[in-house]
Amino acid sequence: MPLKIAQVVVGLPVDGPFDYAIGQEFLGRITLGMRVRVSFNRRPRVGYVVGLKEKSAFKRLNEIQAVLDSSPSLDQGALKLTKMVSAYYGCSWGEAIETALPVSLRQARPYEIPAQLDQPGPALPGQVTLLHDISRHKRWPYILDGIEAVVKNNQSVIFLVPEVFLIDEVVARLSKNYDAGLLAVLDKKLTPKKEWEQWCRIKAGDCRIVIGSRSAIFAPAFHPGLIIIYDEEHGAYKQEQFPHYHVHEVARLRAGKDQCGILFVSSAPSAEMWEQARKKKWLKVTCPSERLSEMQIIDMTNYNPQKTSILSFPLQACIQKQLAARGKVVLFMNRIGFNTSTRCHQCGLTLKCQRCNVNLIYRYSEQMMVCRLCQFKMELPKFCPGCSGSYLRSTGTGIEKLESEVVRFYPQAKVSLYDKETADFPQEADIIIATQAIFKWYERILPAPVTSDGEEAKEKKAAVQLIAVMNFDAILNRFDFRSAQKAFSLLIHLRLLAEEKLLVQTRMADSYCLAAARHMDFQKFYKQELKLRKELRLPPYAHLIALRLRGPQEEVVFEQSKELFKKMEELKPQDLELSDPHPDVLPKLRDKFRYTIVLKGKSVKKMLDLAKAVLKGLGRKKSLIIKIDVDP
DNA sequence: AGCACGCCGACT
DNA sequence: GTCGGCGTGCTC
Repeated sequence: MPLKIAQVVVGLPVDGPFDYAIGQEFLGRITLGMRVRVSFNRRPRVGYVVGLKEKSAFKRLNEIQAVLDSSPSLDQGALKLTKMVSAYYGCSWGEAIETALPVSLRQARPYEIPAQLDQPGPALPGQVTLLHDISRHKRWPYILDGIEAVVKNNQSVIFLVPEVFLIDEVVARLSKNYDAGLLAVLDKKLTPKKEWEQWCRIKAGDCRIVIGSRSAIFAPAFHPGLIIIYDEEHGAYKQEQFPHYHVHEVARLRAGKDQCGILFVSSAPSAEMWEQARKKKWLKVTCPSERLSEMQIIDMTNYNPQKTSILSFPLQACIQKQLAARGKVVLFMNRIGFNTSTRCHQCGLTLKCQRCNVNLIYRYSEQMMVCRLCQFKMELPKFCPGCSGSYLRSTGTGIEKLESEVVRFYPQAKVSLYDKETADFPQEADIIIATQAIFKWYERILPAPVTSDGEEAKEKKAAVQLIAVMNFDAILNRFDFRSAQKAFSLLIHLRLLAEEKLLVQTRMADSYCLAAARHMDFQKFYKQELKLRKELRLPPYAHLIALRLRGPQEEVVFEQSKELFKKMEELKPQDLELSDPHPDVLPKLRDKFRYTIVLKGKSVKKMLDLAKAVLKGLGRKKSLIIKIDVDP
């Protein structure tokens, strides 16, 4: 006798599951993991069947309106994984399911879901490995061996990369060894239709290697044997939108469930990764770099009288030398625009974005004032909007001003800008002024390995001899407890990219971050970094949960934060730490004021339970949104 | 999230 | 009088 009640969850921030009656026409046709159309709160919605039972405690049940899947969109494993994700990150099961599915399946339209193959054969023993490859070349044989073992055992690999442009690199490598029919590519940049096609191929069990960005961690891969997380320290592995999941955690949950191995690959691992690998005795493979460029630290405090230029004398000397030798130079700077601040010298007013309250940047290329956070643009006003005086002065250096200065210094050189809007790598340039966006070309301009087989060396078109970091201090001083780690990682990457020399201009020349990078002393860096993390009880020695409040009126947001804080304090156990409510790193963004409360403790579950209990009791306030961010 | 229900202020 | 603002509670 088929069961008559379906337990259904929906992609809304509501706990479930909810019971629905299965009408005569669907009896026996509905199985776990299928999508159905239901009426939820008088509105049509996609529901996901997470359970079946005989009787419900509710008297009046709505009926399932339609069955949308020919066979389940979610298998047992996917249901279990999404359940675990929802429990860890404090979202509903339905929300977790919707992050795991391709966008087309979130619509209440029927789809022909390919039936899944059975998963025969014994699994390879899964193990966790940290591949610390400083060379960036030696990782590949190791990765390919790992993949081959898994594919040979008729299991599949999920290969994750932090940014979409790396997908092509990986596909190019793997295409040499594997038929295109065995590869699938999943990234959130695909059109819904393309995404759906790839997802179907994977779901049908045709592919053995799935290559993709963050969300591909949820891919319905056939009998997964290995999850590769390439450049594991990259921030893009954390989702910025709710639910704020991190690929590391989801991979661990998934691997724990499937007996699947994980291979973390990095040239400069995150501090959390380093410590965990040691503590949990993961296999750690280190590949030293066989070539190493010089690294020079320029202490800018020594050039105090030299206020005339952002280019220090030693940097000028290095550039001259490269120009003479026809070498290529990259000046690395993370600030767009020409000027970064415009101020009235009569009344002191600084031009700010009305919506985000940050300084407007003057962009020479557009002849406009722009906001770096939202889409706001305006003409440079002729008179001060505060006092109508004509004493507006722009200061601060962005890449465009740096460019004009470099052009003035080296009229004979070909100078090009490279930022995220630039289409092609400026092959012909002598000096390239670049933002982070240059990493898009990382693999292609990386110096060839010393022991190259000749063939690979020919592919490298443009190597860079000299790289200079112009604004290192701004990178190191960012308000983020991982800033040192991120700065260290950046230095390592740039150093590997520079064929001859990496030069860093700084007023913080005694930073352990710089010293460790200069000596390529990873042990020293992580020892110091982890010591600080331990003293401050930060990850990996504790977990954080951020409660983020945002709304259009600052007073309301602040008052509500204080209210939330008060209730939290009353209920919180001794072993949890609670921060005062404070304005976010971006206190105002797109007309919304933002406040944060941070919980610190050993157990995520304990903190999450507390946060959820308090939020439930708090009730909702008009136009105020509160979101939970686990492991921010 | 969305939406209905219900309670108070200022308007044809 | 009542239109509509928004706090509150609910969704099987």
